[in-house]
Parts: sequence; C-alpha cells; structure tokens
Amino acid sequence: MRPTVHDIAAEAGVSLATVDRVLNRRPGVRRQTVEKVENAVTRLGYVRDVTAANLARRRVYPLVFIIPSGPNSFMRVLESEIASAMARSGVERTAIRIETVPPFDPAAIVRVLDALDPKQVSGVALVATDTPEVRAAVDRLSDQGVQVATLVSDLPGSRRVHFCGIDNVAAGRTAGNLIGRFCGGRSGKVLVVAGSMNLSDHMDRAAGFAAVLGREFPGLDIVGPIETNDDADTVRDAVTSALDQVSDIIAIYNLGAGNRGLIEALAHRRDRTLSVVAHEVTEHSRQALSDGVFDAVINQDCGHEVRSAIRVLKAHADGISPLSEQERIRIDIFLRDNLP
Amino acid sequence: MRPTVHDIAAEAGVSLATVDRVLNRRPGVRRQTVEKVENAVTRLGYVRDVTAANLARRRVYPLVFIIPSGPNSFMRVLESEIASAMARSGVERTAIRIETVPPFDPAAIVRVLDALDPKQVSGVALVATDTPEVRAAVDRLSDQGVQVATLVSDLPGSRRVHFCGIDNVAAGRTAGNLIGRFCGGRSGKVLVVAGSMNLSDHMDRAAGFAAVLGREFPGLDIVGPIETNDDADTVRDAVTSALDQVSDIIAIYNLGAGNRGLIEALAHRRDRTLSVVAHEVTEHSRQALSDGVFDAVINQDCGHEVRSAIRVLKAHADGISPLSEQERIRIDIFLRDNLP
DNA sequence: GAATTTCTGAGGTACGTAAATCAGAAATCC
DNA sequence: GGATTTCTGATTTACGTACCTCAGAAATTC
Repeated sequence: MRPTVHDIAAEAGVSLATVDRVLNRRPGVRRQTVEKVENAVTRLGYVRDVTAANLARRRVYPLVFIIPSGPNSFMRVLESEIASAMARSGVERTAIRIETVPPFDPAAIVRVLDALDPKQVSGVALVATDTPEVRAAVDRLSDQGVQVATLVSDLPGSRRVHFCGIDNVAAGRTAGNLIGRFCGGRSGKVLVVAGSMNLSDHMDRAAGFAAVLGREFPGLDIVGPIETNDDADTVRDAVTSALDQVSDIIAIYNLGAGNRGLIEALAHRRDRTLSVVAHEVTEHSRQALSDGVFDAVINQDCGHEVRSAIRVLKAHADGISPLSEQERIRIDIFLRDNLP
Repeated sequence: MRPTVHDIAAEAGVSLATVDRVLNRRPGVRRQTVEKVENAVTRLGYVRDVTAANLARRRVYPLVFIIPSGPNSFMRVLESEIASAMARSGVERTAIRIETVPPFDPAAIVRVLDALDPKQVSGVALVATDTPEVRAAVDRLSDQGVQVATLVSDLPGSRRVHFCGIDNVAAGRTAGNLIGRFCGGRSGKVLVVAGSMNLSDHMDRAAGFAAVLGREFPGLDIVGPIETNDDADTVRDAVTSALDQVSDIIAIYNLGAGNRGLIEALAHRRDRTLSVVAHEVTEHSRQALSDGVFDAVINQDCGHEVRSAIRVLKAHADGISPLSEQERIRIDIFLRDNLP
C-alpha cells in the first residue's frame, strides 16, 4: 500500500493539518517543521493521490484553444479532436473553449489573447502565426500566470511553456529523404509548395527539405517554395503553371495545406511519373494515397497533439512538469499500405 | 456540473442504495425500478466518476505480462516498458507481474498460464506463439474469467479479448511498397528473413510483403523466407551465405528479429547497393539507420502497446469496452531523419 | 513578565462513489 | 391471512485529500 498523508503525519510526528500545509505550500509552518515533513515524504516515498486530491478540491481547468477558421482540412480535423476532448471534459475536469480566428491574421490572434481574463483561464493552446505581435501577446499572458502552449506551429523565443507538435525540420528532412529515394537516382527539379513563410512549421520544413536534397541528392534541384496561403485554388493554379513552364519537374513536395488543389492539378496529367509527398492525412490526401496520386504523406497525429496539450497545460497549471516521453509527437509516414 | 448518484436518486424517486445497486448490477432490485433508474441515468446523462469510484472501492487490477526471455532487443525494450508501467502502478491501481519464458517454447507459456490463479489475476497479456496448446490454455483461462490480451503477436481464433499490436499484413505490405520503390524499377531478387513461422506476426508480414511484390513489382522475386528463430548469429550466417550464393539480390527484408546479425553480415560488403528494410527500432537498428546500412525500419511503439494492454485489460475486467480509437497501434515508418 | 505574534494540533466537513447494515414495505407462498 | 421471501429505503462508514475553524502552545516583542 502506498503511504497516505496520515502515514506522513505519524512519521514526521506532526499533525495532519501541518502535513497538509506543507504539501500545499500554505503558510504558517516553521522552517524546521517543513523539513521534518519533507524528510518523511521522501523517506516513505509519498506521492499525492492526484485523483483524490482533484476530487476533494473540485478543480477544473478552464482551457482555451485558438485555431484558424477556414476550409483547411487539417484544422477542421484538429477542431474535431478538440471537440472530442470537450466531450471528455467531465472526466478530465477541463472546461474547454474553442476560439477560431481568420487564418494568417496575427492581429486577430492578438485580439483574442488580449481579451482573455487571466483569472478565468488556466491555459491556452494556440496555432500561432510567427510574428512579433503574437509573441508579445503570448508573453503578456504568460506573465499574468496563464500557461500557454503552441500547437502545430511553434513560437520560438516566446514564453510558451511547451510546443505540442512535431520537429518540422526533421519532417522536412524526412520528405527530402523520401523524395530523393523515390526518384531513384534520376536528375531533375523538385517543386516545393508552401503555405506561408510566416508559419514557423512551414519555414522549418522547407529548411530541412533543402538541407537533405542539397547534401544527399545533388541531382535534384528545388523550384520554389511557392507561397499559396494554404489556399487550395491557389495551389492548383500555381502547380499547374509550374508544371507547364518547367519541363523537368520530377517530384513535388507540398509542405503546406491545400492538398485538394494539388490533386486537381495532377488529375489532368497522367503522362508523367511524378513523385509526390504531402503533409497531413485528411479526406483528400487519404484518397490521393490510395489512388496512387500521392506516394507518401507525412502526418502529425493531431488527436495526440490535443490530448498532449491538455495534459501539459494541466500539469503546468499545477506546477508539475509533464513526462516528456509521452508528450513527444511523432513524425508519421504513411504510404498507401499503412494508412490507419 | 455533471450529475451525481444523488441527482439520479432524486430524479428516479428512489434511494441512493437502489441507484447504487442498479449501477453496479447488484441483485435485489425489481425490473421496473431498474428501468426507472436507467431512464434517469440517460435523462440526466450521468456518467460515473471513475476516479471517485476507484477511490471508494480501493480496486487494484492484478495483471500478468508473459514475454520471452533471451537477448531479443525488442523484447527487452518491451520489458522495460512494462517495468515503467509497474512504476506507475500506484497511480493506475495496477499490480503488475512479469513472467519471462524461453522463446519459441509453447509448453513453457502453457505452464505459466496454467499456473495462474484465476481468483488472484484479473488480466494477462502475453506474447503468444501461435500453436494449438497455447490457444487452448488461453481459452481455459478466459473461461475462468481472466481477461487475456495478446501482445505483439496474435492468437487468432482464441478467446483473447484484444490484440495489442499492429496489423502485420499491412506492415508487410508497407515493407514491400518501400522496397519496391527504393529499388526504383530495377529487377532482381529480394531476400526475406524471418524468425519463425509459428509466430503469427511473422507469417502475416511475409504474406503482406509477398502480395505487394507480386502485384506491383513484378521485377522483384522473393528468396526465402529463411527461418532463423530470431537468433542474430543465425541471421548473420544465413544472410552471408545467401549473398554469396545468389548473385542478384538487390534488397533484404528482415521481418523478424536478429538485426545485429544482419548488420554484421552487411558490414563486410560495401560493394553493392542493397535496399534494406527491417523491423523495430532498437539500439542496433537505430545505429544502422543513421549509418545508412538500413534504409527504413518499420516499428511498433511498444510503450503504447503496453499502456494499451493495461487499459484494455482493466476495462474488460470492469465489463467496459475500451475506446477502439485510442487502442489502435500504428505502423510507424522510420527513416534516418524522423527517428525519435 | 505581560502582550503579541506566529506556529501547531485537533477536529470537522466535503468531494462522488462503494458497500454494508438494518428496518420496513411489498410480493409470493402455503 | 399469516409466514416467508424478495425488494427497497435510510443511514452510516470509508477511500485519500483539501480546506476550514478554533483553541492552545511556542516563540517573539515590548
């Protein structure tokens, strides 16, 4: 049986009330006595029964998720994952609110962040546009005691406590490695399509991709990246005209969203054998994989990301540091055959 | 606020004791009254507070993990994952015991299974050799009310409640797809190395691999599978002699263990460009990936598998069916660049 | 040494559920 | 219709922790 507060009180030779004061860092205990209790805790290997504690204190964690609105499939999947986390609110003692903001609009994010009442919110998770204003707003909120985590795209240099997402440089390298091998020694050009260079995830992927191609596949030259603001129609038009104008494109890497546009652009040309790698498993990309239009899709499990964000924000709100092992999000590679 | 048992008692117009009897399926309640309570439950949307319930009933789940002994790195990783689950026992209200048995020894598994006291064990997770004796022993245990889950390798047709592992046919297909593409249109032979055809995971992988190669890459012919009993030295010797005897091997798929032997066999021959795909991220395979000896490693997250097994066994012990979504184990593909 | 201030102990209630006891109501049997 | 059996209600204790109050001990100040 694991020890309880009663055991500690007995071991330390103090009363239950004193143990409680020490454990919950309440004032009114002499330094000496604090040490006696803390020694007893380590001697007995006491760990607080979090479930009993939460039951007793009727704690709820008010959390806010800020995500882009718009047709981006990945963001809609993310939203549905947050929704299903909301359904578990009762069990997990969370009170989750979703705030959607127009995509690529830093000012809108800042407005939402600044409108939050630090006393009413214990944590915020946001898909951040990487600009100074957003960073400043995050830091303001952090300073007021609100735990902030970035989701999907990071805000390096800010006072966010955690980034819930993948290592995007490694994801870009992975894409480079895949495309390099799929091209099997052929030479030619690789078209890179991106959403926005204001998103740190897109920037990182582009950098990782370029690094691998430059180092390991010198026969492949990069065209782009083209910026599309993650708009499918823009992607379609840009890819179509690139394929028309540049003759020796043998591979395409879409490191942003708008896969629908990419699929549409490729639908017309069955003539050439293009290696295509994209990101995020959605309705469209899943179909493209099984049709053989995409060769591989790199994915981040956004269900895992949302659950991780909640765990991390709760832990930080309680002053605990979360288990890093469980919070690392993997870079998934999906081919047609291992699609979940 | 979510409703409590008190609210239900009030809503149904019965006492707390009756609600408790209905919720916990204890006898002594008239059919009519049961319905009244159940209606109140659905009307109010009551869900039991599992943490409070566990607190009150001081429930612990005695679980047994049965895994092979021996030098197999993957199994040792699995063991360490179980060990870290044991460290969480206090929090998760489990009492986990590990039983190691000699690998490829069905009789040993049967002995351990039969020695278990059904009254003292609520669940068992085992890495099963797929033989009739083992299946019979599992069924006997199931009939005595012990929940059994298979781990890593399944026991199809048995009365196990769940398989905690990957879809190994799909894993084999994935390997086939990767090797096919990595070979980039070249023709030649692919050496397939397996551990034992008494392991259903190995059988499934071989089948999936062969299916994809036959259907999509007609230029590639399979040599093998060679059976090695997952012994590294056997793998080394078998691969070495196969490479000596068969001239046009251009790829190797090791669908079992013993990666160390494969690496040793390849260390001597830098002359040819072999595509190599293996299973499970371990110390050896990780090194081989970053050295460029292996091109890809297909992995199952055994930390996830162990955690899933615990959740599933606990849920079944309580007569609850677990959320299938969270319990699906992914087929991870790792290249050098997305190694965790 | 008296008056403070600071610390500590004892005791209680609460969280939501499980489980037990016991008394009494309702249904069933003879 | 009385005896039995089956059902139901009321009440209590417990789980491990949080948090509150109040009395009194100990240390500090004047």
